[in-house]
Amino acid sequence: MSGHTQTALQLQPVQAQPANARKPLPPSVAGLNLLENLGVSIVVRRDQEIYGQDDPAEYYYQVISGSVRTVKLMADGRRQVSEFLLPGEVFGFDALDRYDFAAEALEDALVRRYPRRRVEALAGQDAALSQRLRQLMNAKLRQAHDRMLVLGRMTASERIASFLLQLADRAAGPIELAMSRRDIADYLGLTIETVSRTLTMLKADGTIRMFKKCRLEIRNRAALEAMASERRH
Amino acid sequence: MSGHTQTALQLQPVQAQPANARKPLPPSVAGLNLLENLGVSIVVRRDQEIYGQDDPAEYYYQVISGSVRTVKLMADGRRQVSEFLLPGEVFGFDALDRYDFAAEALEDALVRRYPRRRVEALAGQDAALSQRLRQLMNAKLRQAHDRMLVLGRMTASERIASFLLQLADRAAGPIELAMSRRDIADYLGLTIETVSRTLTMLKADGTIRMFKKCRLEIRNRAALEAMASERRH
DNA sequence: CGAGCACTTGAAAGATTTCAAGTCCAGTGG
DNA sequence: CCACTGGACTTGAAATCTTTCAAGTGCTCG
Repeated sequence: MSGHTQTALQLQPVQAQPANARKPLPPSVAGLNLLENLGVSIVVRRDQEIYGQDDPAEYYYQVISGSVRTVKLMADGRRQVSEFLLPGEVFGFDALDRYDFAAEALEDALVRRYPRRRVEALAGQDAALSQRLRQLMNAKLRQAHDRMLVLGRMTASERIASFLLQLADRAAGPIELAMSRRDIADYLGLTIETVSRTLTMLKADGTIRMFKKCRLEIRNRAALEAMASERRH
Repeated sequence: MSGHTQTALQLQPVQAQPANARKPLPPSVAGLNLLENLGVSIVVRRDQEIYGQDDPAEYYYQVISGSVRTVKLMADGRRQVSEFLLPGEVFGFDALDRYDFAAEALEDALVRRYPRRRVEALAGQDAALSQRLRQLMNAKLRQAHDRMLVLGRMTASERIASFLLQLADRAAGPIELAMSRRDIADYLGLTIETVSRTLTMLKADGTIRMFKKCRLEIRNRAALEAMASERRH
């Protein structure tokens, strides 16, 4: 519980992101720069809650460094993870009034938050911003739809494979599995045992390789891609 | 393949919906009236495609009468139904550029469509409309999130139960199951056999009752509600 | 009245989950 | 510096829920 990636508030446009060598940043991010002066950066520590499920939705967020998960809990403890968010990605848009999901830091992280009300007020005057917001939301909706297919119609192997590919596409370089097996399981609608077994299988046949505890490398992308869309087993 | 519910184009605001005794109409609808003059009504027949998966997204839609499903197909034929849309509800918002899902009429239906470009242009000038659009999208996003929990973490019985309750809440009066077992199965991430068996079970213990072929009545709402959130069987 | 399709039902096969031990580390304390 | 403790992860075996495969059944449309 010490030493965050960065401590100072970071007010520069997110475009400049020298820390880790990420891709050019997802297109989804751009527009938020219009209101960079509204943003305030916040440091959160591993497993710390950024906002709670059903909290009034007062801010939009963007990850600057570290990573975040959004989760929903059922009364009996079953859990669903909605998203894993990497640097540059935005969250907190799933809110009409109150947040649908809670947001928690996967690891020590720096996030930037923008007051909802003011952003929306601004959007009322700025057509470009307004459209940008709609696009961001659209992107979220599309992702949610893709998840439906995964959760509703894919086998365990397919889910794991597409999950790894998705991570690989978002994070340049080796994948950092900052999330626990439980997080992955709750993201994919599986149990931790099934996740573990499938990962073990992939390690055994040389499709992936893991170092340390959470650094993962894809050694045979083709195999993963085949596995991601393979009917039954 | 004959006799639509209504043949003439219907240009009145959707508020007036005398045909079947529906609820006051979901709140999600309201805002679209701002651009009633942009809308054009279209008649579609049972199983007819309104737009295809990956078609360029040129219109936003609203159901006037009848009902609609949105579906996505995987290469190997697996299918996921995203939504069942009842009168008053809107669709075609899941589009950045091209539609994520195809939309097909569940039964002969009348839908109203609004040119995307023009609506968005209008939204650029009209803050209220812009916000309304964002709210509609938000509502869709929230629904998608709820589906995630259903698809990722619920048992077959829970899925069926919550599906029936959801339908009951949207359609006042007895539920009309305009969709086939296959549609329901693909909506809930189950097989038609499982859907059929579960429904049979519910009929057997008197929780629901079915007439004709698609009219369904909930006779024991409490039982359904219990079943909708019951861990394991 | 017959054909075809949707739905139901039964039995067997499977894929995941559940239950139960292990194993592996990281952080702690001796 | 090294053994120890707790939590996360892995692995194995049995239990289960769903699916798959296979017939029925019943309706609707010609």
